[in-house]
Parts: sequence; structure tokens; C-alpha cells
Amino acid sequence: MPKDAPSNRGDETRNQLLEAGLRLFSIHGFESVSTRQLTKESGANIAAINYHFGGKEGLYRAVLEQLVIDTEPYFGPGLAKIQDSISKSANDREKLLPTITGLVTNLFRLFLEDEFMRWRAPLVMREYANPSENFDILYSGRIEPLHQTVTAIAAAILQKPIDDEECIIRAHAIIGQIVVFGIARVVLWKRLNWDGYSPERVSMITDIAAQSVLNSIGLGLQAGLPDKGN
Amino acid sequence: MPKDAPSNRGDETRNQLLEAGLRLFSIHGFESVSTRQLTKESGANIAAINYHFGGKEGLYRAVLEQLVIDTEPYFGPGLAKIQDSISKSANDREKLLPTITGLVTNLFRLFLEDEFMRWRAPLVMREYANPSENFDILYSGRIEPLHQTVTAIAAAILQKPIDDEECIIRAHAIIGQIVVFGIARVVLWKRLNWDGYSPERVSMITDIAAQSVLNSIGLGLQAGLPDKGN
DNA sequence: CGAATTAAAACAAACGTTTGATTAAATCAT
DNA sequence: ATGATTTAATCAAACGTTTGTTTTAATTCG
Repeated sequence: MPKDAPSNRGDETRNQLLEAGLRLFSIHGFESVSTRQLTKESGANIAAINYHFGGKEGLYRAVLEQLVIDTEPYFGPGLAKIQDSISKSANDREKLLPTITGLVTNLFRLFLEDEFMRWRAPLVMREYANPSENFDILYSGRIEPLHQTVTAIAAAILQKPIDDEECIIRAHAIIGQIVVFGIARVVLWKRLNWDGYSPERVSMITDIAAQSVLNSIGLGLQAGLPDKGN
Repeated sequence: MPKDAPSNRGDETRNQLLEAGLRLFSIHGFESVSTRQLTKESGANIAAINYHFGGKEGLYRAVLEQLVIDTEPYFGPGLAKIQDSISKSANDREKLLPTITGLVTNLFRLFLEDEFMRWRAPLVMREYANPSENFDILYSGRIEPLHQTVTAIAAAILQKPIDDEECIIRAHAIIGQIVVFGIARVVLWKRLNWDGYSPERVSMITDIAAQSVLNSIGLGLQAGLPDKGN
């Protein structure tokens, strides 16, 4: 039985519940969403949650699993390409510069702009910050591969093995520089008197953050910095 | 009526509720904590929540307000000292190096190690990532001042005004590099096969993250990086 | 005493889940 | 092919429990 293409009416309500669950859990969090809210927004009957998923938590788990499946095209190929680019520029760190800039740019567009990620990105952020019992679905499916790739970048630049502790910690700091613009967006908006993100603003942030990331691992050009001159 | 010193029995149950609220809200989040749980853990009667705080949300608000008050000695003087150090080293950016390293070290010890911050830090992180309606108490009380100070550092190095957009964004990236070790600690632990933080591990992270932060704003020494050598 | 505080019980509302009946579609036997 | 039977899915209603809050009475203490 195909899970994605709703051939019969069973799969249709199933998908509508997954869709409403993704959106509501993303906005309000698991605990704050009631089963009645889910059925009202999805148009399904209240018994459908138990029938199709075995309960509210089963629906949440299914939402996470579906998220990992659906986001595969957005991460899999890109991360593979980076790993490839690393092995090809083993003896010239400068070659990694556009690779890293590209990764940062893609992550920002993905997490802050992409319509497909509108509800998915915040849900990942939620689990990222406050892991639930089903965190492992997202971790092994999306977070760990990304973390490993960034670690590989750091390892290539520091010329250390990919399981080196410093490289993993460096990678964590790099990811922190990026996801903070998603997780703590409200703080940034308040500081800048912004009412939200726009493509121009995201592009501006991306440039600055990419610069910051490159600098942080010692690949910076020091561009834009005023001359020391004393 | 004094709020801190429990002179009479009224203030005692009040403080016990604040204490239990801080711990429980920090661990489980506002929604997941019931009033009966709060009264059981605090030893207070269920009516005391309404009597002293007007309800569960009132208790939560009071917990946040108390947090801002209690953490003042941990932030206020330190941040003032940094602002002072900035104005004193206006013509030599290198002078800021120990200041920044000190800030990073203090933040790490505060957020990852300090026993006093054990429940307070996670609660701030919680509001940081998922702002509630009372977020502003923490924001204007603790988050904004810290953000402003880090922005001042960035502004001093980039030699731009402290309300410059790039400086604020740079500051956000810097803070991201730090708080990610608190917010996404579970991710890091999984990557490193750690079961938690220890003083040695925090110290190790601090060194690496401080390096990363310094680099990211162009103050890096490139120390530890292998020679380019081609 | 009288005001402040606690204790226990009760409140309506909302929670996640289950029920048994009903409908629609697929499968079967003839 | 068609009527009988089974299966899958939906539905409204109700389940028992827990939620935050309120009420009422008792207790404490200056």
C-alpha cells in the first residue's frame, strides 16, 4: 500500500492528520496541542487519531518519520556533494571556501525562507532544543548526518580525523552560529526592530553569518574589517 | 513586605512554590507541570498558588521575575566591566582579546556548570527557544543586556556604531556559538558519546569555543591550525 | 478578636481514549 | 454478473481522568 499517494479515503484522512499535526505541533508543541484541535483542523473524526496512529503520540511519531522522509531530497544530495568536494580538495583548504559558503547559504534559505520548510524547520528546532522521547527519529535521520558533514569540513580544514573531538565541537559551534537565527529569531527581531524575516533580510544575514563561519574555522578573508592602522 | 527573607509562614510557602516552580518549569516546561505537582513538590496546599500568585501563570511569571532579580549579581557587574573595558581600549582592538575570552569562559561556566544556574539556565534556554507570553521579563531583564554587550564588543572590533545592523547580527552569531552548547547539548553528547558535562569537558569546550568566537570576529590567532604549507 | 493563611473538598471544563453503530468499498461464492 | 459477506473507515457519543480554579471551613498568629 502506498503511503504518499492517497489512493483510498483511508490514506487521505491519514495524510490530513499528518499535515495538521506537523503544523500544530510545530507552532504550539506536542503538549499544547489537543486531539480535538487536531481533528478540527484536519477535518477528521476524533477517533481517527487512534484508528490510524494508535494515539496522539503515535501521530507525533509518524509526523517526525514523515518529516525525515520528505526532507531527504533537501539534505541527502547536498550533503553528499559536500563530502565529495572535501575528498577532492584534500590538499588545498582554500578550495573548500565556496563549499562552505554554499552550505551556509542553503541552510539559511532552507530554514528561514523555504515554504516547504515553513512548519518542518520549526519542528526540528523544537526537538533540537527540547528533545522528546522520539527525538532519535530526527537525530539519526537528519541532525546527525548534517552534524557529521560539518564535522568533516572542520576536520578537513584542521587536518584531523573526522572523529576528533575538537572537530566535532568546532562543528557544533558552526551549527550554533546558523541555527541561532532560526531558534532565537525573536531575540534578533527585537534587537533589530524587525517584524520578521524577508528574502532581503535573510540574504543579508546569510552574507554576514557565512563570513562569521568562515572566520571561525580560520578560513576568513578578514574582508570588511577596517584596517588596524595604529 | 519583604520578598526574599521568609520571615513569616506566608513568605515561606511563597518561596517554596517559587523554588518548586523554577525546578519543575525548567525541567518539563510550563504546560507539562500541573498545579497538583507543584503543590506536592513544594509542600504547599493547592489553594496557595491562587492565594499567593493568582494562578499557575502568575506563579510562572513570578518565577521569571525572581530569576531576573536573583541572577543580577551574576550578570550585571560582569557586563558593566566589559563595557568599561571596551571604552578603555578604543584604539587597540587586541586589548579586547582577554575581555572576550573572559566573557566566553564566564558564560560557559555559568550556563553549563554553576550549581546556582542548574535550573535557571535551562529555563532561560526554554524561553530563548520557545518564548512564552512572559518572555519579555527575561528578554529585557537578562537577554537584551547580554546581547547589547556582545554587540558592543562586535562594534568595537568592526569600528561601527553599536546600533549597526551588522554588529547586532554578528553578536547574534557569537551568542549562537555559545548557547548551542546549552540548548543542543543532547546533540553534542550523542556525537561525542558523552553522558553529560563534567568540569573537564566544559573547560575543553570553553577553550575551543573561545577560539572559535575570537576567530569569527577576526581576532583569531590562527593558533592550533596546521601550517598551510603548499 | 480579626486578619492572614492553610486545608480539604468540590467545581466545570478539557484532556486522551474508547465504544458501538454505521457507511463505503473490496472480496467472495454461486 | 450479482447478491452475500467481510473488511476498512468514519462517526457521534460517552468514557474515566486530570486540568486549573474556586469555595468553604478550619487553623494560625499578632
